[in-house]
Amino acid sequence: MTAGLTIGKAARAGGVGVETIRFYERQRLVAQPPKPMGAGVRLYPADTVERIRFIKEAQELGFSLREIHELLALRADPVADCSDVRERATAKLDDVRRKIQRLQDIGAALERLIAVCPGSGGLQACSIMDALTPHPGQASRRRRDGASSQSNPSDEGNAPMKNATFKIEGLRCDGCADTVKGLVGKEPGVKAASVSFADGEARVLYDPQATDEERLVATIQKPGFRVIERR
Amino acid sequence: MTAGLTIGKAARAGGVGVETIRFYERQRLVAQPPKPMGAGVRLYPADTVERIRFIKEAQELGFSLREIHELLALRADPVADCSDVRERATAKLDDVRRKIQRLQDIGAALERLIAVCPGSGGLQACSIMDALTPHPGQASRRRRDGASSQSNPSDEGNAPMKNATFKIEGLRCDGCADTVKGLVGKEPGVKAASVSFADGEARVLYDPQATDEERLVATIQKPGFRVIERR
DNA sequence: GTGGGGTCCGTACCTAGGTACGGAATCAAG
DNA sequence: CTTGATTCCGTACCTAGGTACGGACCCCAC
Repeated sequence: MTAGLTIGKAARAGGVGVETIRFYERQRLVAQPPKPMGAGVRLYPADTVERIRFIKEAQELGFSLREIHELLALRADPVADCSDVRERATAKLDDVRRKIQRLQDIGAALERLIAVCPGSGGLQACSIMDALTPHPGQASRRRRDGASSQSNPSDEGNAPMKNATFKIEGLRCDGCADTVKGLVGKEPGVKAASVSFADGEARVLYDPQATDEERLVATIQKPGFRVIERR
Repeated sequence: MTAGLTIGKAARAGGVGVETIRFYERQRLVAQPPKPMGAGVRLYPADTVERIRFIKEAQELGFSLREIHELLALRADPVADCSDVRERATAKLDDVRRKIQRLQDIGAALERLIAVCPGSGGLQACSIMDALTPHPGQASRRRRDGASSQSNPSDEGNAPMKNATFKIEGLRCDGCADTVKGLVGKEPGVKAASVSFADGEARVLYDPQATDEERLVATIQKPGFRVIERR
């Protein structure tokens, strides 16, 4: 019958550091055992090690220490019901799903920006920087346009987007490039577009279910520019 | 020609609080403008408001202030290349994808636990608590078994799992319940199982592509227990 | 009995991204 | 000229989850 472990051994048994146990004691996640009479060091019962492992296990599932505190209280409660635990797990699952959604929105926004970025050349041609830089006259629509909750519902799921690059003749200035960008960007099915005067090309990210290259080329050529190469 | 805005107006224009601007100044994300000669308050140029908006925009995409600092430096760098920006965006996208993966693993683990939880009754019957509580004899395999990187590859994607509950006759003790749990849990296609002696039932989460109810019932009945109800 | 390592305890520090407080000065309106 | 709102500036505080330091003890082996 072992009386217990010293803090160092308990820490190793629980897979944490000594300081972490002391921290958990301060947080009242584990009890600080009394020193056995006459002894100078505290002895931790197996129960403490078990609690530490419980904590680490719950952390893996995304629970915060505060939530774990509740779970531990529940565990010690003789009238606690399984539904209490289930409820907390469900709430945490919702929480996790919300975080995933948010990250997926961010990821989709980044993907779109990367897809249309020329990938070389000066920053004035960079569509990523362009998207980040506020432009006069479109102030304060940032929140709607940004990363979160992409407005276009066809963007949900992960519709397989296609990326096309067109070499264009006839661009005379950055203004022309902007014109083309605006036109193409307004086409149905187009998720993002960038047009570089310097490179003389347009990069378009679009949904092949909703439009096609022909239509995009037609849109570009309508005002009189010429598409001389497609990639 | 406006000389600039006071800090309060600049804050409103940028969609942040006054204290946030001061904080950004301390972080050297925006410059602190000099006080015009003889004046007691500083006047912020439109440029500062633009930087603040840039910061907020980039934050929406998941960039940290440290990373934003780099992006801003890049923006001011005359020889900076679009590929520098693209590289950072790609790295951030990888980062976001890793976080999504981790959360999806956690979510899948929570789903599995919730699916097999009886949802009522004492905690000794609760499979969630059970999963969190370390059991003697299985020490230190926590990291493999926990939430992260679920071993079974058929768990990837999101195969539509089915959940079934069986009322069982013939369970004489918790040991019987454990036996059934072990048997069912080892069946191919079974993602999780819990058996409660108290409730006289088993809950199983399984992949309907890999197995079916008949097979599960057969497994339970093989040692002599009787399935008297299915849900 | 004397090392050397472990423990005890309080306290400070860390990251990230801000928020809050408080006294003094300044500014704008009436 | 007064009043109320801002601004200025330094400093402290907040969440979350620990990590680190330092001096004093204590325990075990040789």
